[in-house]
Amino acid sequence: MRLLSRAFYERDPAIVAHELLGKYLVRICKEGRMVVRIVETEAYYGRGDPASRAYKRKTKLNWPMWERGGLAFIYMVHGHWLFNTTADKKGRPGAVLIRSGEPVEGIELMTRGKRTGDLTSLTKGPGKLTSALRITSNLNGVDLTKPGELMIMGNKNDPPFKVVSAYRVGVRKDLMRKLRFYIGGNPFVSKKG
DNA sequence: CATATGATGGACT
DNA sequence: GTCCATCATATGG
Repeated sequence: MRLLSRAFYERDPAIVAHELLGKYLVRICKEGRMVVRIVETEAYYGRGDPASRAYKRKTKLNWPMWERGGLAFIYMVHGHWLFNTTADKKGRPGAVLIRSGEPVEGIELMTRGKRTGDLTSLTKGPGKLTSALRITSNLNGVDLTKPGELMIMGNKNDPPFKVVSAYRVGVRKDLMRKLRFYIGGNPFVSKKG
């Protein structure tokens, strides 16, 4: 597996969201190493996208959206941390929300401290994913293209899959565009539609 | 300081 | 489908 390039992230957020499917999110912390396969994503823009965290002004938390592509952008909503990668070039706000993953490695560590032993309820949904992977705002802004605590990697010969697009989940004001992408038939996708 | 907000999740009808 | 606990942040007094 190899890290994704800066150029991979510095494209239109919808393209990045689409192509992040099937890639691997790698989390290294004190207790060990965890890997999930990304199965569900959503694209967000800046001005012009009322659902985006970059719709209004830049703050001390949402600043990564204006930065280079390939940085972590982590925001709290309803008591849950949500993990995004930034997309598009510096100065053009964009992000891709990682909504769900399929556990690949470090499952025991993800389960530790959780009530349920049910595998699908571990990483199915953006809040549950960050909880399992111990992702909080102290990782906001880290570079995902370099070796570190948080990385996204890909293989040359990953098996093909069917991509489904849909409207984004949970947003009050969505755009008239299907900006959510997921791997068809994957049991770890949070919602159908 | 007070309060509104939300890219959620879980319990319930 | 509905209801609501959650909590860091933004914003206004």
